[in-house]
Amino acid sequence: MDIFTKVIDSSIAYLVGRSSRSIIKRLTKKFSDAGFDVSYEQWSILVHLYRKDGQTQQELSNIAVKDKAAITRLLNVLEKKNIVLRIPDRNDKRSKLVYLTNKAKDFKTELIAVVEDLLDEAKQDISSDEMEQCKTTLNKIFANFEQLNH
Amino acid sequence: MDIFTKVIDSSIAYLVGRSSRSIIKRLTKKFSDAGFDVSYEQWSILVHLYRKDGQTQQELSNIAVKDKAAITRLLNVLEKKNIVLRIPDRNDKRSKLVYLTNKAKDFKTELIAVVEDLLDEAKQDISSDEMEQCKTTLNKIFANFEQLNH
DNA sequence: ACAAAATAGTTGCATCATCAACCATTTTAT
DNA sequence: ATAAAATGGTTGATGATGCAACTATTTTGT
Repeated sequence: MDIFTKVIDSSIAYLVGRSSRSIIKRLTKKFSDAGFDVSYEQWSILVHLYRKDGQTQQELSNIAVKDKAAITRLLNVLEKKNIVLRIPDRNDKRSKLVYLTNKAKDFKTELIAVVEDLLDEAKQDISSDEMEQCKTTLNKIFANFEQLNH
Repeated sequence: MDIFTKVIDSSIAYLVGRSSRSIIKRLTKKFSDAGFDVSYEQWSILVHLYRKDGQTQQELSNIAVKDKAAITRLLNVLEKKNIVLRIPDRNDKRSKLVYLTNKAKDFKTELIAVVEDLLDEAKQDISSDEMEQCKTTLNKIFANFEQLNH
């Protein structure tokens, strides 16, 4: 195997990167087609709030693996769209708790359905075992770099 | 498995995305530590030129799986840094051929070494077979969405 | 031969990401 | 008790992305 095959075509970095971009592109289109004015990035915050409403921005930053500045700005957009609201935490004046609006709760089921549909699309031609194995490996890769990134 | 586990933690979209970001973050740091003023995105163009010098922007766009506008702008940066140059194609006046400068050729080996090092870091705790299997699955996922994205 | 369609590249617009500096508040260590 | 360190959030600077509109050139179809 020549060096370029090694660092490009068969490089895990390259393959993960382009898969990620193709997934994002597809989900963006599916949200848009379904009539939702929600980007992939906005969804990536929203879903954590659907799971547990009223988290701090710091918690969202950790769980979504995004810079806290990125969270601030995504929330600015979501707040402007009336999808979330920020309430100061009474117990810690530094913190703000982020809550979903009723509007956001209303389309929760539909939004999740779009994502489930995307996940089905991803599975074509891939057995359940194979997919699980791939996820396991991706988790290891993430863990490896997560450690090195700190 | 509850719905959130399904669409977040164990979702291939989520796992691929966060692995991708952790890889990019790590490579960015490694380039910087090694004294190279080259971003991950710039590298992703550069490496294709190291493999084959003198490609058109359109070819780079296809192979790097990036929008041609993104290529234009990355090349603007690389040209300003004196890493590449654009020469009009004599045979097709619409096209430009992109070439590496001597400066770029000078650090080719070192730059590739950094990436090889990153790929070694990724492998920790993962057998060779397991990694190959993961790549195969990622290729299938990419193929699935590539088809849907067109 | 020539009008219509396709292609290559650039630009404007809107989004998003990271890093570092900064402010306010809380925790800690002595 | 209080000074120093840590934490939560915002902002500015810089770099990157995708889409659509545009110009210039080439290819295609009749």
